[in-house]
Amino acid sequence: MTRPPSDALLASGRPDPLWSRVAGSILAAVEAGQYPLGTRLPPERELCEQLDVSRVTLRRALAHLVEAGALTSHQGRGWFVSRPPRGDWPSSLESFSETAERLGLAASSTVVEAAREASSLDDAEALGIAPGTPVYRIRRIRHLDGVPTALDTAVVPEAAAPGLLDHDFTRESLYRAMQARGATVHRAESVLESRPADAAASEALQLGRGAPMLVIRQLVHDERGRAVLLSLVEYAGDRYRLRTTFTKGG
Amino acid sequence: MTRPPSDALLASGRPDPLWSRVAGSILAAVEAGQYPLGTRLPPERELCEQLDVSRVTLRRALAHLVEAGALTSHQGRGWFVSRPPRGDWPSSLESFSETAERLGLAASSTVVEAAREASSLDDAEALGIAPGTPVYRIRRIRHLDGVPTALDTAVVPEAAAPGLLDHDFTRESLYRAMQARGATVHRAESVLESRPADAAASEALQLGRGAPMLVIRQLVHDERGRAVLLSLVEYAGDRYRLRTTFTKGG
DNA sequence: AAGTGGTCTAGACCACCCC
DNA sequence: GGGTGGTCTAGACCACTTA
Repeated sequence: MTRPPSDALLASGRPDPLWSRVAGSILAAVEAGQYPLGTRLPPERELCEQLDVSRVTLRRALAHLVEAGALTSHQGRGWFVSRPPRGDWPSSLESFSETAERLGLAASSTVVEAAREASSLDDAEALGIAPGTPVYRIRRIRHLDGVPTALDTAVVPEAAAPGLLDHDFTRESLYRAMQARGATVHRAESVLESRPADAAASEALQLGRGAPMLVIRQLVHDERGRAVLLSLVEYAGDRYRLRTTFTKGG
Repeated sequence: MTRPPSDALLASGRPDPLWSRVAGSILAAVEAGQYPLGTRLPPERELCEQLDVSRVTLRRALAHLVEAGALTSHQGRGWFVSRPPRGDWPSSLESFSETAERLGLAASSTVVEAAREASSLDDAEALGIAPGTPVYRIRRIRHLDGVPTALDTAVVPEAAAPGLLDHDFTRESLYRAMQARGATVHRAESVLESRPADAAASEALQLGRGAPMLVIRQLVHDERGRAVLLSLVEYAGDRYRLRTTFTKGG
């Protein structure tokens, strides 16, 4: 062994795994222009020497960067930089607050409901918990510069983020609050559809009945695969667009 | 080495990597009820012996099952069955033909337009080419079991996939045709919105005027970051849902 | 203290690509 | 043939959990 991993951990003072720091180094080099778009990276075995890690660790870092859309591999040819330097597009779905920031608008929320209750049969089945298990239900109207734009309903198992209701969702992001309570957000199975506004939505958002709405339903999991959030967001069709980037076959 | 991997590959006749087959074995055992929901799996080192693989390979299989939502790990405690995965979730946006296959419906297309023309100012700007550069414009009505479901407009620079119009888009997938002509599909910047049907869409899809439509606009790049396709798909809101998985922050 | 997952290493062999 | 990524192994040490 050329270098005990514990040395690096102590030296850097960071708790991140080695492969994660390696991924960061490579990404930094790409973004610094050392490897321009479309060019080939040095061979894996060479990168191992440069970065002083084993090939397994290096490949774990590279796999992470593929996931992030920054690199592509071609068997027998090499690793290539695939991401254009434009940082304008989110790699996952752009959140409401991120969108507001990008557009230079003020995001705010009106909390319509914030309660702890027994989970319904439907919610329990979706979340993979026993019916009746305590959940938090949070319903908000979301505004852009004061204009009501979306109706947002969230259901979170109490066990996933105990004490969640202590947060003030008028200003604070739900994701950030969940993160603070120990529920990390990782993967979201999502269904998108378009349908006419129903009575509740048209009243909350001051829309005509039957106006087109963009509806996104998500089951969000943490890094361990546990379902931590069931989310339904109904956007006024003429007031919002969702932006995202799909990779491979999108 | 206790067992050369090539033996297993030859014996099984399958090209799948070992870790993938290991993941399949474990999933099969879970689904067969050998490890009910919430129970603990045998320790990793024990599973290694049972399945006759190294720990690295086993952990790759387990990581895959976490990603699929079937398992959860707790450091120091063990691996637990978290939820039998219901249905397949696409890692990127599910394509029209994939959706049809999942639902057991027949996908077909009517080609409304397939032409080579000079690019418009708008299209040229989006694709990053000079206005007037030759492009292919392909417009299709897409059906599920004969029901018109979406209006699909695609613009492809001729240079990205020369000879593209020789394909028959009544049956063949656009992506596959582009792949065959040398345009690999990699990343798609996407905007989703909901809006009322306009005259063209309501006629093509036999919808009432103003009926909600789900609209997705995509700028698709290849692995080198070159724009290869500008796509606009308008779905009848009451006939289609988009499914996908977002990672991190969705 | 023992058991368990989390990370990392060094080395090997294979399949594919290009000269 | 030589270089490159793709896969797999055996063994080691660490951190966390449980008792």
